[in-house]
Order: sequence, then structure tokens, then C-alpha cells
Amino acid sequence: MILTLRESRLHVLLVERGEDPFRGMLALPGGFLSHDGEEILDAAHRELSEETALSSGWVHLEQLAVYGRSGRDPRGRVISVAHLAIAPGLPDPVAGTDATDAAWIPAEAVLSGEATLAFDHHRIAADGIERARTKIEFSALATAFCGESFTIAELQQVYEAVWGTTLDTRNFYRKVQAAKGFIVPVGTDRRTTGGRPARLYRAGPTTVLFPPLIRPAPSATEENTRGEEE
Amino acid sequence: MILTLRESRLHVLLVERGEDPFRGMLALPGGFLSHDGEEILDAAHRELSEETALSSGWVHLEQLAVYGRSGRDPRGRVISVAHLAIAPGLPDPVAGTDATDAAWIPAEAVLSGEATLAFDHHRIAADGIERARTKIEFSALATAFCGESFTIAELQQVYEAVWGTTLDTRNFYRKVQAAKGFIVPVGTDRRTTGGRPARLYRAGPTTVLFPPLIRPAPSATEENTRGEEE
DNA sequence: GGAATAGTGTCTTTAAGACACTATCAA
DNA sequence: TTGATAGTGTCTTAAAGACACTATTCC
Repeated sequence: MILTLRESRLHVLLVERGEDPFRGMLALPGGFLSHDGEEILDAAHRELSEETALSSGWVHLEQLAVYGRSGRDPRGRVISVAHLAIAPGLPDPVAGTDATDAAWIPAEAVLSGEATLAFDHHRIAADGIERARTKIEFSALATAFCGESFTIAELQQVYEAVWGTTLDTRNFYRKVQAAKGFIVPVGTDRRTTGGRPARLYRAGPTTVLFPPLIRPAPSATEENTRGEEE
Repeated sequence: MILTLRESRLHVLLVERGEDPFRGMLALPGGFLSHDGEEILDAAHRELSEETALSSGWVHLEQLAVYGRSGRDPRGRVISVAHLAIAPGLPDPVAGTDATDAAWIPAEAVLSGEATLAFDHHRIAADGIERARTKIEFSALATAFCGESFTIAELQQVYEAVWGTTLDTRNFYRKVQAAKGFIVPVGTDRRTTGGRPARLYRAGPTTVLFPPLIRPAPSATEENTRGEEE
């Protein structure tokens, strides 16, 4: 599953299936190993570039979990190794091999069930979004949603979009700057959009955020996002 | 991979392989799906009870990650779905089907490389231990190392063993009791070992610890425990 | 009374949360 | 000068870390 930010909102790339089963329904992009010896991670990269025509240099890609319940695919026993990809704002999607059409769908619509997904892809998507939500608390992953350089305001929009919350600007500035090695200033550069120019930063060397940026508690939450257990 | 506490130290169950490849070497217990339709989680439970003869009611079992690099098994392409099991102090191990012998090995010895493991099992074991170390910070998972009831001192030993640190008793008492729903007193019960009797607790309803029990920073750490990526 | 283990209280420091104004640029 | 966006400072509260003594039982 591929996540990105568009118009300051979190979006998931979905394809409209061009073949049975579930022809015409929305599904996560994906596919089978192209040959017996293909590495799983290579296959994930291949599927990713087939769907997004993206130079995989700037994409974060990690394994999510395995989904292998019998019955999840009417064609028979299919074991899927779900991966999570995060990329900066992407061009409009390109139709892939097994898809007639692809589109960025707001994560909200997927989570709420407003968009219905084929197979058990709702569950996979929910797990992936939850992984992203958790991981940006403790790792520098949020910068994967940004381009090479970005402003602190843009980074704040990433957190707000992924968590679906609003954050206090002053506290956010304090916290990202307190996390040493998270972002480093790109010297002289600035960019302007009508107001005071913003300082540009790029991702720093650190992958582990300390202190972390804890997500505000919504009210009562669940845990358990890992794989198919239970 | 199965983790438990023995003599206040974290141990991993390893089997000595009775068959090629890697005959005679230590390896994580495991096996293949018994038939085409077997659920992955069921198979993990089955392997678990084959190795430990444990009523799976008291065991925590979760999916860890997939390991599928070609070349990881000389027999051919083998995709392993690693699982992490955590159980309270277990009886001495029972030899499994594909193992001539099984033994609890200190996690330290596995991590340090003092014990050499077959296949890529060192990596899997390291990932599993790191998962446990991280997860007891934010979830009530540590109680899975204890029996049905336990003392706070015993729970502290779990944290110390898994993290490989020592903790301040007073701060630990304060923190576990501040995390509402983590542990609940088992009323009148006590148990005695020569000193003042300790109050007994059992696992509470909460799975998410708030505030969490943050693991003390060792000095400089890495992250990235998920699966085979990179 | 002594050995053994259980349990607690205070002070300091760090970080979170809440909150509103000043700074810099373009038009 | 106005509109727009960027950036900052303080006070309060929560939680972490450091630290040493009292309590209860068995012998």
C-alpha cells in the first residue's frame, strides 16, 4: 500500500480491478512474484514502480505483515506479504498492469468504509495506516512524505494529515527542533508563497526520534496492528 | 521463536537440528504448513505446542515478519513467517519432531553470537528480541512472561531481563501503578519466600500502557526491526 | 533480634500542553 | 499599510530520574 500527501491530506493509492475476482472494485495495488526466484522486497519495488512510475530512490518501503488466511482470495490460497510505501506528493497515478484505473483515495474514506475494498484489503490498509501513525511518533519517517527539502510547516502538515489531528504550531516547532538530528537546516535556502519566507530543512541523520513526538490521545484507542493474528 | 524467563534471565528456545541442512546446529523451532489449507497462525500454534507441550491458553503469540530471501535455505526457496511467542517460565523442553534436542539458551548468548544459529535465524531471533523489548514499553505484554498472578518484583525482573538493565525499584513501583489497568491486585492473596509477603497482582484489562515504561537509553541505538527490508 | 524481602516519599529535572504575539516578505 | 505566512517565549503540569529508609514476615 502506498501512502502520500495530497492537498494536505493522507491518501492511499487504490486501483480499480480490471479482472476477476472483484472486477471493478477498488483494491490495493499488488501482484505476484514475477518468477520463482524473485526476492520479495524486489517484487514490492517492482510493483511500486509499475504503479507510480517513481524513481524508487525517494520512497520509503518496509514490510508490513503477512496475510494468508485461506478464503481471503477466491482463486485459492494466496499468501500476501503486504508492504507499506511512503512517498512525497506524487503525480497522478498511472494505470498498472492488472488495473484499469488507479486513483488516490483519502485515507479517511478507506478507514470509514466509505470506499469498499476487495479481498481483505480494508484490513491491510488499516494496518498500514496505523503503522504509519505509530512510526512517525518515534522515527523520522514523516520526512518520507516530504521532498528533499521542506519547511517546518510542511512537516507539521504531514503529522496532522497522518494523525488526523491539528497540532499547536509553537509546540511543534519546539519539539522537532529538540529532536536532535531529525531535521537540519538547508543553509541559505528559502522559498516564498506570499508571506514571510520559510527556512528550509532536510531530513537529518537520525532515524530514532528522541524525545519522540507523541500523538495526542483521541479518547480511547486500540492496539494490535501486527499482521493477521487473531 | 519462543521467549521465556528462567532464573530471571531471558531465554530463547532453540533446537539442535536432527536433519540436513545444518544438521547438528542450533536453530529456531519451526516447520512447514502441515497441509495446503492450514492457517499460518494455526501452524504457529501447532509448532509451539509440539515444542513446548504447553496449553496455548497462557501463551502470547504474534506474527513477527516474513523472511524469504532466496538462498536463506539451501533446500530451495523457503518463505518463513516468523512468529514470536512469549510464555511464563516453562518446564524443560521436549524434543520436537524435526529436532534431536531442544534447549533454552540465554538471549544474550544468541545476540552476542556466542551461540551460532542455522539459516538466517540469528537475524530472526534478534528481530524477535527487539520486538519484545520495544513492545513491553507500550503494551502490557510483560505480563505474558508471568503466570496468572505475580508480584511487582517479579514483573520488574521481567523488564530487567528483557531489557538487560537494572531498574530502580521505587520508580518501577510508581510507574506500573500509575499505568491504569496494567495490573490489578488479587485481593487477599500473598505468597512468602522468607521475607515480608508480597501482594499478588494479575494482568489488568489494559493492553496499551499509559504512561508507557520507557526503556532507559543504553547510549546509541539503532531501529528498524521489521522484517527483511534492507 | 537478625536476616530477608516488600514497599514507600521527596526533590530535581525534563518534557508536554496551553496560550498570543512579533517578524518578514510581496503587493 | 495590508495581507499572508513564519517564527518565537512563558507558565503550568505531568512524568522521569535519582536517592534511602521503613514494614513485615520467618527464623
